[in-house]
Amino acid sequence: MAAKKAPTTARRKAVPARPRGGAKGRASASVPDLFQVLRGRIASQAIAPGAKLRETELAAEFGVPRTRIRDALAALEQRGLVVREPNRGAVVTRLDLSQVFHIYDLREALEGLAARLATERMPPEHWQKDVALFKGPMKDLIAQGDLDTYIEQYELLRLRIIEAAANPVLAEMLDIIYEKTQVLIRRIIILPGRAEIGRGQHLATLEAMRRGDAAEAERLRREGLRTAKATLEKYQRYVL
Amino acid sequence: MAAKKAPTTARRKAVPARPRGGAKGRASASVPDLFQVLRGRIASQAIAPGAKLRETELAAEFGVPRTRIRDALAALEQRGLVVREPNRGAVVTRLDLSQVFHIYDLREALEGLAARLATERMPPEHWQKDVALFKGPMKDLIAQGDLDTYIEQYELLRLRIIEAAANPVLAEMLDIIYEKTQVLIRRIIILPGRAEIGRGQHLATLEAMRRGDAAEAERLRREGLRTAKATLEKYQRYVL
DNA sequence: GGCCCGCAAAGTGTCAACACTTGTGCAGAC
DNA sequence: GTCTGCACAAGTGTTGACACTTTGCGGGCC
Repeated sequence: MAAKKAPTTARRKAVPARPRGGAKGRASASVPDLFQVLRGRIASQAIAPGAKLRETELAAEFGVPRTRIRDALAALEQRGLVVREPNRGAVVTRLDLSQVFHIYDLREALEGLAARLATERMPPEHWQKDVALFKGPMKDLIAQGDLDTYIEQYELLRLRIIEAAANPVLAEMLDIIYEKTQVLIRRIIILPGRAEIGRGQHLATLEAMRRGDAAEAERLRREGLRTAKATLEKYQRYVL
Repeated sequence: MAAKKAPTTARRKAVPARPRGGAKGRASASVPDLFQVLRGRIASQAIAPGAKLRETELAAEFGVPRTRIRDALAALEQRGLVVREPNRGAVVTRLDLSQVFHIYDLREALEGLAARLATERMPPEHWQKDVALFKGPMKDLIAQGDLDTYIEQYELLRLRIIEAAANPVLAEMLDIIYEKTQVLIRRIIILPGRAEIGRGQHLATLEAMRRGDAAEAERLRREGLRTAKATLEKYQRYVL
């Protein structure tokens, strides 16, 4: 409606001071910006699975031409976050049961690798404070039922391990399945006793890393993910 | 002109005869088509690493509007096959040494997983003919120096294993690094004695699969890739 | 003779209008 | 009353044109 009457409002005329490179051009959002925003909304469930993403609507909201929304949607499709059917538009993919288990198999392989590489590339002392964290404070968080903070801290550890692994290709692949793990972790961790079991496994893995035992760290990380998957299978009726 | 159907997205509606614009009866290539063609050229080194891809040029060659080339280039960029700089255009990425080793670590994790899943999901007899293939004919091919046929057959086995693993997410990830492995395999296999060593390891893995020993199949596949990586490290001056 | 400035061409980035497809509501017939 | 066909509207797909950036080249100045 109002979209066509929008006066072009000197968006770029004679203001070359801000070439586009940056992330947060306040003039208008770039395609990567849009991608990140939409990705965040999908990951946080702000946009429910199955919801339709209308191009014109989004274009109006962000104040950008529809073409740019289109490019962002194409990127989301490549990442598997939305599905587009010709002339039907884009809808947020809902992860089905089989895909969930497939992702756990992937996590077992990828995060196991990450644990091994991180152990190999860092001096053992590097993990000292993480061992301490999981031994004490994290246990308290679980006991208090503050799972949000626990998950937040765990996510930070996860990022530190990925960074320490220093393998960009691996990081990229873990990033691809990030949104989905994000959702799954929150669903599994509320299962009875699961949080404490997970903490114990993380602690064991970290202690192996602190010993510099890369092979054992990989094995323990994989074992942890396998039991998580088993838990998910057992309780799938309640979780999904 | 190789495969034109994109495996990931089924775009075709197949009914209407494309009444676009009137005159020409030529159906123009879709974005997935263009993606596949360009991907093939990059994988086969028909377009050298570092070469520039000019949009107007490609648009003229394929007889499609430039916008469509743009979308295809965006997809290639997401896959890491080209790098685009603003106003500078797209150039084919050249894989550097560190990335090569990173990819081998990934292959170890991913193809190991594929071997395990394939073993678990298929009856042991399913691999009988592959064992026979690697025991006899493949040995002859190497002895005759017909490495192209050998690689071709190996690629087919690789695809069968991935298909048997029945994990679409895993398949997608292996697909992402496909082009790069493609190039690397051809460089490693010409090293002295390497082809025969590789064959022996593939045979051992296949025999574990025929025994239904999934864990051992995974271990052997991983071991094979680790030695391949070691060979690459040893001879990197000659290969890269 | 070398350096710098400015111009021009090539190529990329952006956009708004146009064409087509699909879903929906309404009217008419059985 | 219900079903069927048609027409309209909403939304997506496509296209050519236009604006901006980079770069190579030539002329003028030091």
